[in-house]
Amino acid sequence: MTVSRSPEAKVAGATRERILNAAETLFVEQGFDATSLRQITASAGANLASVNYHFGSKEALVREVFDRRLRVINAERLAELDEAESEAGDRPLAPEKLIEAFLLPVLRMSKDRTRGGHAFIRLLGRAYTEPTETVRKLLAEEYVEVLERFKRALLRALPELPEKELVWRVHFALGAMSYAIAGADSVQLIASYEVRDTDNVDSILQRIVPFIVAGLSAPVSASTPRSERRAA
Amino acid sequence: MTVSRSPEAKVAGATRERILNAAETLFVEQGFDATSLRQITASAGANLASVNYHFGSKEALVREVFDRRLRVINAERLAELDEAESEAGDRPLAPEKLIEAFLLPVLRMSKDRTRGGHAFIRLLGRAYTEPTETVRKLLAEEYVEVLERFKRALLRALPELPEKELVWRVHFALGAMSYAIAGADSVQLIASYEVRDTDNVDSILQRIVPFIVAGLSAPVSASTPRSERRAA
DNA sequence: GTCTATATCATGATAGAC
DNA sequence: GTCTATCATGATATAGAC
Repeated sequence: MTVSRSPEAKVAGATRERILNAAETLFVEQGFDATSLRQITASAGANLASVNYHFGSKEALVREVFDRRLRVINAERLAELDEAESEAGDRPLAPEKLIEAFLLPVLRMSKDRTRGGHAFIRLLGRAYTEPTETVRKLLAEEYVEVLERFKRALLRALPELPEKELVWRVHFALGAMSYAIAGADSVQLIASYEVRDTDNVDSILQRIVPFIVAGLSAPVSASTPRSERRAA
Repeated sequence: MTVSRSPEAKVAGATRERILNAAETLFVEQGFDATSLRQITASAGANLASVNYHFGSKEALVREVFDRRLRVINAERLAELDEAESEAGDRPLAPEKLIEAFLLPVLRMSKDRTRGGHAFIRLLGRAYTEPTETVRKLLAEEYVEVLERFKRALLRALPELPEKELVWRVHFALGAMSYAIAGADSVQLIASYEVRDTDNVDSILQRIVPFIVAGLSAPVSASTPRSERRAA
């Protein structure tokens, strides 16, 4: 791919990226269906036809909006996990370390306004509950490796937890995380006063890690149905 | 309003309900934007114009789809809370009791297929992260009273927790709950084997309550930034 | 690669007969 | 209250000049 990089190719790449950036922002604000190709291209300073030229269809554009960021995030997640595991040697990792390894890349992207991606983070939380099959499938494919690795690490970190129980708790944890990140706005729903430290992603990490670790480490016995519960 | 209930009025009521039921189901499967009035009326066996006759607009229909169920759920939530509080007398409630009071009405509706509403529950989880302002606003209005009451009860149940911290944790908990209920499907994302006890809502309740209680009760000190952390 | 112009289609909403 | 017919709009996608 080092051959014949014409000046036009550079411009083309730039257009492609401007479209992706514009789409990302508009998708966050309005959702996928409510965002038209006209809006996207207008906002990107590109031509209406350019989306179909560069991506083939609106659906393919959506896929690429997710792919572009998730590739980075998930690679960094695995890297964080590798590092933490090699640090720990043979011992199982502390659950805190695991949660941090999973969340740090997201929060890093959320902070770094120069590389972009700040907006994307809010999309990510919504993607799980999307009705559109396209998005859910894409996400499943992109996450399968990462979640397997983290699941295995969690099983080692919490050896007393049955796997089935763990799977559910990871699911709950993903929900908590996605609300934490995507819906920071809606905290106002329950806050009677101003909360506005939304932008301070560090504070979110500090708050959610203990919440999730405690949830994952909760005693299993408590989940026994009330009727079957025995005195301790 | 007891005057002149003609036979037509009964039919009209039935049509109205059929439209609401059809819309509810289709919204779950496809989302609001992707669902057309034509689909809804066809599925309801009603005329295309009937939506605008009965509701005035598509947006108003969306509002009513939510209102109809949330009125019931939130009234039951308050009733559950009242009952638990009067049982406890002067003592603060156990956090478990609070979480159960909040979740039971939802799970009850999810189970009861005769009264309908099974589909709605999946909508509910998605509503928080909806980009559309209409839905988010509606939800905020409908929830403000319930969340205030539960917040006050939680402050009593967890007196050592600063209010600001509590607000965030409730937010996380809402995320965990909405994933638990709305996205039971996506558990398969991380499960290598079959999980399919989705329909058994009791088992979800048994699993999520300890998770949330543990998260809410987590020590606050742990959320101090690493740099500021002091030895215990 | 980019642009204009356009084909094709589906949408929400409404007017007006019954 | 229900129906048919239709309007106006905006959507995605493409053809073809530059």
